[in-house]
Amino acid sequence: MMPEKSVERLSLYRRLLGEFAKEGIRTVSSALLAERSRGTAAQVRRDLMALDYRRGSARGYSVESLMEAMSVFLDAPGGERVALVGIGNLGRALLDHFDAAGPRIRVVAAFDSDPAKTGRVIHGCRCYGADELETILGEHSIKIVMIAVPVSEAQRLAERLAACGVRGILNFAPVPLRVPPSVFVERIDMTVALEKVSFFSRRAEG
Amino acid sequence: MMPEKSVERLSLYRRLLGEFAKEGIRTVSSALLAERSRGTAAQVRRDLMALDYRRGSARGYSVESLMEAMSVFLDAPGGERVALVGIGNLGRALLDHFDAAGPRIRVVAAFDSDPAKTGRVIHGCRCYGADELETILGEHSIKIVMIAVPVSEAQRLAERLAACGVRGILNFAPVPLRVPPSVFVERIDMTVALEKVSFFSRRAEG
DNA sequence: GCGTGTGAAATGCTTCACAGCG
DNA sequence: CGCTGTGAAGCATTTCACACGC
Repeated sequence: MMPEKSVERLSLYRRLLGEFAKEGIRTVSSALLAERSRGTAAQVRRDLMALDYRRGSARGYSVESLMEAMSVFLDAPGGERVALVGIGNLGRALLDHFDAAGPRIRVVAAFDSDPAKTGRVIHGCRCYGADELETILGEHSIKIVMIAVPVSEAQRLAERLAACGVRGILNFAPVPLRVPPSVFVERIDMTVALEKVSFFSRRAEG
Repeated sequence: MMPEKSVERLSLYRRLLGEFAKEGIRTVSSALLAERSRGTAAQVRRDLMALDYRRGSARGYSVESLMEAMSVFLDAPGGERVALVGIGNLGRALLDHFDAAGPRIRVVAAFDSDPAKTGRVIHGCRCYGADELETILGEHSIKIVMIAVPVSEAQRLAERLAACGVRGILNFAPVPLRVPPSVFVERIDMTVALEKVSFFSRRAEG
């Protein structure tokens, strides 16, 4: 009922609105948001319909009140606490990335099966052994987990996560996961993405 | 004319076929590929129509000849050489990831404006200063670039890349880029992805 | 008979175009 | 008057369903 693409764009619009706010801009039109998001004005307005916002005027939208409406719509009440499994190069990059990304979504625990990587604090995030997964997720009521482990471990891990009540997975392992319908999975596959760029760059006009 | 989603899935199917080949499986049905890719059999067959493959039988498809057809379709003749700009945490994770990803797509040069990061070889990839960008891209005829720089530098960088003949960009900076139509851009936005998971995990059934 | 290949239907998403409001 | 909000049209993608060939 709520298009995934609209949610992605709303998340992007909100970030762009934050930049507008910093520049001192207090009002935006759908055309301006479209230009910055590389979309069309009609699409921006469609996406805002999904919010049920409907407070635009002949001057456009109030940056402040639109951000507020988006946050009510997108954010978990009280903020989202997430975990990471797999503290390799990619895992550390994710900790770094989300450490800087603001307080709405915080990575509060990381896990790895290598004991050399546990017990430390990386980018403000505590690292635990893989055997502590169920305990710590339960203690923190963590419902969202990022997976950055090798392909060979990803499916088994997804099943463990589903079994202990996780509701959402952001999967960086390049393999589709089999999970119960109670779990929402988003996969980010860098190899597929790069092969796609390679393919279409040979066919682009110009 | 060629759906982006089909190209993404074909890239995935090829990797899955590689796993089948390692397991000694010589023939696959659309149903089996669908199960491993978490799609439907009809969709697999549609995607294969785009290949113009049409060599399936009542036993399914030959793993070997299907992989071959996909490689002819997806790969740049002679292999693709790509560059990376931005050698931070994420950039290093990308070098690591693609170092292991096989010889079809190789990252042959990396760039950073921080002199402390240049002159070295990381995961088999030479690191250069940002001022050498045009020279090195030209010498290697590099047409594909991954961007892993801060938001504030991404747009300017994209313009430099477009100006020196780059045809495809994989953009990890969380901002949409303005480029000429001769350049194909794919953006991977981890913050958007995680907010999406957070949103839909609160709405999933079960 | 089993699984493919593919028209045709269904679904989902984007764009158009314009009435209406401040 | 400019810009929003939204039916309706247009386009893209997915699914259905079944004839056909090995």
